[in-house]
Amino acid sequence: MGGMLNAQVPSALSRRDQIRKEAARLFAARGFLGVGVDEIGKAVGISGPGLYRHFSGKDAMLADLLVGISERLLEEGRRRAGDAPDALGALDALIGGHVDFALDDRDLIILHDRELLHLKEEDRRRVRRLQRGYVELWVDVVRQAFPALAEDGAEQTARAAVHAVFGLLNSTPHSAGPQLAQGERSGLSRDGMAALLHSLALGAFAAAAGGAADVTG
Amino acid sequence: MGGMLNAQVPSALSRRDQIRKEAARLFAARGFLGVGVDEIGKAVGISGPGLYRHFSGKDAMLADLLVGISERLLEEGRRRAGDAPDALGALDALIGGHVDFALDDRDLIILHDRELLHLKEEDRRRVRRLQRGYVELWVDVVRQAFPALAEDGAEQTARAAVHAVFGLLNSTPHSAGPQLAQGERSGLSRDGMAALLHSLALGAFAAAAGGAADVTG
DNA sequence: CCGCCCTGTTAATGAGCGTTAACTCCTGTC
DNA sequence: GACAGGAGTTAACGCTCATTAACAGGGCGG
Repeated sequence: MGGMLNAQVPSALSRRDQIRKEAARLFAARGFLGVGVDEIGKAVGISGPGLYRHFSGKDAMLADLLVGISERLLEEGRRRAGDAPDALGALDALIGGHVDFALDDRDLIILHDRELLHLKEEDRRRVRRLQRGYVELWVDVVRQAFPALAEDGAEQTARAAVHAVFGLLNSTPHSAGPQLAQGERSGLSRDGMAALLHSLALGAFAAAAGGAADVTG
Repeated sequence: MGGMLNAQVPSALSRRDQIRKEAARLFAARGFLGVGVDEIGKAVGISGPGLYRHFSGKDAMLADLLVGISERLLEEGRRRAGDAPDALGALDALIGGHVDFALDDRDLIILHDRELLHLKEEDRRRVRRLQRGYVELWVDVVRQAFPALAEDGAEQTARAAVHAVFGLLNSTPHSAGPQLAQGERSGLSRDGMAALLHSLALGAFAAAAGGAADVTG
C-alpha cells in the first residue's frame, strides 16, 4: 500500500494529518496517558507500531500538536491584529480569531493547556515561549484599547485579565460534552455562542479597565 | 507506628487528610495517570501499598477529591446565596466564594474539570450531578440579578455565560506556574487578584445582559 | 527488469504500575 | 497479660503499553 505520492488532493488528508486529527481527538477525550498507540493506529486504519513510520514516538505526536496550535494562534493573532485599523479593532480581531479557534478546534484547545506537562522539557519550553508571545500580543493590544490599563502599574492587571479572558474563551470545550452534532451546542448556535463569547470578553476587559486598574497589590 | 488515636489536634491533619492533600497536589502537577501510588505514599511518609489502609484504591482517592470539592462548592454556594439580601448580593457572594476557592484551592480546581474522565461511571455521574446543581444555582441567581437574562429564550445564554465565567474564574491555576510563594502571583497580591476576578466576572455578566440576551440562534 | 525505499505487518522486549498476599508491630481494652 | 485490630512493611503477580526487531510487498527511478 505504499508509494502513492501522497497527493494533496483536497478533502483527502495525508496520513500524517490523519494521525494528527485522530490523535488530537483521542488525547482530548481520554488524556495523553490514557490513550495507547494501538488505539491511535486503529483510528487511522493502520495498526500500532505503524505510526512510527510517521512520528518518532507518542511524545512527538503530542509535541507536534501543541507546537502547531501555538504557532497558529500566534501567527494568526499577529496577522489579524496587524490588519486592524485601530486598537479596538485589533482587540476585536484577536477575540474573533480566538473564538473561532475555540469553537472549531475544540480538541486542540483542550490539549493546549491540559497536556503541556507531558512534553519533554525542550518542547515544553518552545510551546511556552510561543504562548508567552501570544499573551504579550494580547496585553499590548488590550492596553492600547483601554487607556486605564496602560498606566504604570496596570501591566500586571492587564496580563492577569488576558489570562482570565483566555480561560473564558476556552471554556466552551468544558461546557459541552465530549462531542455534539454540529448544529447544536447547549442550545446556542455556533454563531450565537461566538457572539456571546465576544461580548463576554469585551465586557470583562471593560470592567478591568473601569474598576480595577489600580489593584496592583 | 499505629493506633495513636488519630487525635484531631488542630494543625495536625489526619492521615487520610494528609493523603488527600498530597494526592491533590501530585495529581494537579502531573495528572492522575502520571502519578504512581508509591509516589503518593512517599509524599505522606508511608510507602506504596500502605495507602490501601485508608483508601480502597487510587481511583477512590480521585473520587473522594472530586466529590468533596463538588459538594463543598454547591453547599457553600447555596449557603452564601441564601444569606444574601437581594439577587445582586447573592451574585456577589457566589463570585466571592468561587474566587476564594479558585485562589486557595488551586489543586482541586484543576482536578475538578481535568480529571473527571478518569472516574468510574458511577462517581462521574455523581460529580456531574453536583456540578449541574451548582451551575443551575448560578443561572438562577444571574437571571434574577440581570432581568435581560430572565427573558424567555435567554436561559441558554445565561447558562453559557455562567460556564464561561467559570472558565474565567478558574483561570488562575493556568496563569501561574506549578507553585509560587504565597505573597506573589504574577505580580498581583491574592486580594488584588480576587478583586480583579470579581470585576471581570461582573463585567462579563453585564455584557451578556446588555448585548446578547437574544442571541439564541 | 532490478533494486531501493516507503509503508506496512506481527512478534518480542522491557519497564512501570495497581493491587494483593503475607507478615510484623504497636496500642488500647477486657 | 493476652489479644484483637489498626497501620505499616516488603515481595510477588499480572497486566498494560511504548518501543524495537525482523520481515514483506509494491511502486518508481535507473
